[in-house]
Amino acid sequence: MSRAVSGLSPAALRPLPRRFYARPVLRVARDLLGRLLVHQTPKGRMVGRIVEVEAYRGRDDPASHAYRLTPRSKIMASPPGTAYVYFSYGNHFCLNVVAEREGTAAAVLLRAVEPLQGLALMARHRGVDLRDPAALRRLAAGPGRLTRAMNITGADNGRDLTRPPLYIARGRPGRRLVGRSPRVGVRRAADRPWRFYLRDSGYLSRAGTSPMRALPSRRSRDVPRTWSRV
DNA sequence: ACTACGATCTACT
DNA sequence: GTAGATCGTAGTG
Repeated sequence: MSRAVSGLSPAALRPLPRRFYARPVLRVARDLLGRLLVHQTPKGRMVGRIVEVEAYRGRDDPASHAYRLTPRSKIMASPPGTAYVYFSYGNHFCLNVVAEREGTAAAVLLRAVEPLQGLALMARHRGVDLRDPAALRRLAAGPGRLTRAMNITGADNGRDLTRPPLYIARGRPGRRLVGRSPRVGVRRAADRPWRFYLRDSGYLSRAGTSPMRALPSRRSRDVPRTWSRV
C-alpha cells in the first residue's frame, strides 16, 4: 500500500549534511526551498516540500529571538542543523533550523510545506477533512499548521535535523522561482525582506488570504526580487 | 510576583 | 476584515 510518490526517491530522501547549514542564514533560507521535511513516526512517515521560510539572525536582527540571548533563544547558538522549536501565542509550535556556525545564533523558520506523503496522517493531526478541496492547500500552510500537521512539538526542541526520525532531506530542487518579502507578523526590522517562498506554489501561508503583488523588480544575482504586500 | 505581548490560527461578521 | 483564544517568555518592581 506504500505507493511510490513521485519525487521521493532514496536519493531525494537523503538527509542534508550539517555543512549545508553552516553558511550565512539568508543563503541557507533560500536554499531550503524545495527541500523535504521528513518526520518518521510510529503512525507512519510524513514528507512535505518546503515552500516558504524566513531567516532570523542574531544580535544584529531586532526581530529575532536571539537579538538578546535568553534561556529560550540560547538554543539558536547550537551547532548548525539543530531544531529550535518554540511555543507561540499560547496555541502553536514553530519549527526553526539553526544555521551558521555554533555560537552565532541564527535560524530559519519553516513557514509552509506542500504535503507529499502521509497526507491522511497530517489531516488527522490537523483535524481536517481532506475531501474538502481547500483543505489540502492549507494543511501545512503557516508555521503553526505545519508543526501541527507533522506532529512536531516542544519535545523536538534541540533535535538533530540531519538524521531520522525528524530531518530535512535533499529533495530535488530544480529550477526555483523564488520570491521574497518582509517577514510575516514582525514589527521590528520590517524593512528587511527575509521571507523567501516558491512563487508558483499553491501551498503558501499567505497566498490565498492576501494576494501577492509583483512589484517592479531590480535585478538580482539569483533571486527574482518580488515583494508581497502584507 | 505581576504584567504585556507576541515569528498564530480559527471563527465569525 | 476583525476579534478572541490562550500561555510561555521576558522585562519590571
